[in-house]
Formats: sequence, C-alpha cells, structure tokens
Amino acid sequence: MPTRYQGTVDEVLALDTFIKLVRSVSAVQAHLIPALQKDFGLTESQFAVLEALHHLGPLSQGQLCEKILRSGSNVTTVVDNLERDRLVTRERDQVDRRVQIVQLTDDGRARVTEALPVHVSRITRALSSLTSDEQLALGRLCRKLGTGAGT
Amino acid sequence: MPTRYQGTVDEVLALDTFIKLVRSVSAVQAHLIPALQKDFGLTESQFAVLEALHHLGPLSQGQLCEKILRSGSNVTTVVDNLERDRLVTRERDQVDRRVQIVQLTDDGRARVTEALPVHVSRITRALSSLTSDEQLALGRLCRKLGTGAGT
DNA sequence: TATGTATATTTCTATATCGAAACATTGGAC
DNA sequence: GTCCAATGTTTCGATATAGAAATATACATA
Repeated sequence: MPTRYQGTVDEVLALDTFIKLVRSVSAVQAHLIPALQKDFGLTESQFAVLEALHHLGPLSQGQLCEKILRSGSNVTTVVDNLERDRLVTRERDQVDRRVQIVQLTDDGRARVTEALPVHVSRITRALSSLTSDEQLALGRLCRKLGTGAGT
Repeated sequence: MPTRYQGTVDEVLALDTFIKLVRSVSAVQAHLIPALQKDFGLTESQFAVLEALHHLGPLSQGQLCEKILRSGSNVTTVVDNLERDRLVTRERDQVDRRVQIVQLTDDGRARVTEALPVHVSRITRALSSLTSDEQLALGRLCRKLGTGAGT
C-alpha cells in the first residue's frame, strides 16, 4: 500500500513508515480485543485497569490515568463500569478526601488472574512472526520514536 | 518501563515489544490528533475519510470501510457527521440502489487540501527522531508483523 | 482563620467504535 | 415471475474517549 501523497522524499518515507506502524498495531489489536471481550467479557480499557491494579495494588484514579494513558473523565467512566460489574471498588482516601482509591474485588482479581496468561500468550503468538532479534530491534526503534515524538 | 508479568523469556520479550509499539503510536497520535481538531476541526476518522475521497475520488461506504479499517456502522456515523458539516454528500448508486456513493463537496475538498500538507509535515517531524534507515527498518518490521498477525 | 489557588474527580456534551438486528435491494434458482 | 440467500447500509444499545465546566477538597498565605 504505497503512499499516494506527493511530497518530499522525507515526507513520503515518514508517511509510509507511520502507516505501516499504525496498521501493524491495528492488525494485532484486531485479534486481541474481540478475544478479550468474548472470553472474559472485558474491554481493552477495563483489562488495562484490572491489570494495573493487579500488578501495582490499589491506585487512585489519577494514578490509573497515568498508567493507562487516558483522560481523567475516561477513567471515571471505565471505573464506573467495573464497579457496576463488581470487579473493583472505590474508596475515598481518608488523608486526602478528593482522591478515590480503586481496588480489585475478589471477583476482579479472579478475572484478571484468569485472563492475563491467555492474553499474554495471544500477544506472544501475534508477535511470533518476528524473531527475537527482530522484536528487540522493533522495541528499540519504537522506544526511540516514542521518546522523541514530543518534539 | 519493564514488563512486570512473570512469564517465559518469549512472553516477556513479546509483551515488552508490544507495549513499546503501542506506546510509540500513542505518543505520535497524542500530538497529531488534537492538532487536527484544533486547526481544521476534524477528527482522525473524518480526516481519514476526506483523505481517501481526495486521493481516490467518490467511494461507496463499503469501500470507505476497507480504506479506513472501521466497521460499517462506524462509517455510517462518520459520514453522517461529515454530511451534516457539508464536507461530503451521499448519493444512491443508480445501478445498485443499496449502495451509497460518498463524495467531497467543494468545502470538503478545500478542507482536506488545506489540512493534508500540514498533517504530513507534522508526521514527518514526529518521525524525524529516527534516521531514514531506521524508518525503513521500522517499516519493514511493522509490515512483517502486520501481515503475520492474523495467524 | 479567611481566602484564593491548585488539584482530584465528576458531569456534560460530542464523537468514535463495535456487533447484532433490522431494512432495502439485488440476483439467482425454481 | 416468485422466493430466498447474499449484500450494503442503517439503527440500536453499549462502551470508549476527549475537553470544558462544575464540584469538592487541600493547602498556602496574608
């Protein structure tokens, strides 16, 4: 899928690279996300929240924002739905009462414990078309791109 | 940000690589999408539709689905909003009356013509933390990953 | 201690997004 | 010609997502 834009050599290369980057993520996600929903009844964001709580313990919503890279209002919505489904609870921080501390319920912990290895194994399979060296190289390039992107 | 998951070496590498991949896209998009909205009043999907029509001429909604990699119902919604804003028109195909042909209005063409070079130049700048060789290597790896991901 | 600013969260409004079901139309089989 | 399966689109119901405004609380400072 060649870039159709008439631009400089730099522009054509950057555009072409960026399209491939975005499409590769889409291709992998197109597989992972419906499977997560079908097998565990979780959206990507819900899973991301549960996973963060699983690895890091109770977190405030602000901390969850940073971890899952979403807006504050979005975290409110996602946590609302998780709370409704009894996978997490909210509790006011007794020291700073502006803060809501979110933590896993037993059900939430069970769900993420069940889903995580399956999800990881699917990611591993999706990436298995690249060798270990290629994955390392890809990771390095993405890291360099990601840290330089704010420029 | 190291992966916290306790898994095999393969799993840790794949997960780490995938996280970097997703974050690099997010980092670039976090810059591009608000700018597109702010300067041209377009969402990413709206821009994608206008760009496809700009490069390829009038398309059916089904063809737009393939181009922008979204569901049919989503294309209906995005085209609804573009039509309301008078950037595109819908017209029934006279040969197959199930089909809606979408085409740019003069306003739509003007908008995309104005936005496209700015957007491309932003992408080029965002990718400029990688050399040309690195961009080529990244593109190759993404392409390999993308085509193998359906496995 | 009163006040004002900063911070954490929620609410509001709008768009994106999906899948399933409904709808309209086509085209083939009979 | 009628019926049925396939196809293109829309509708519906749910979640994601953002930004702005509102709300609640904390904290500094005068």
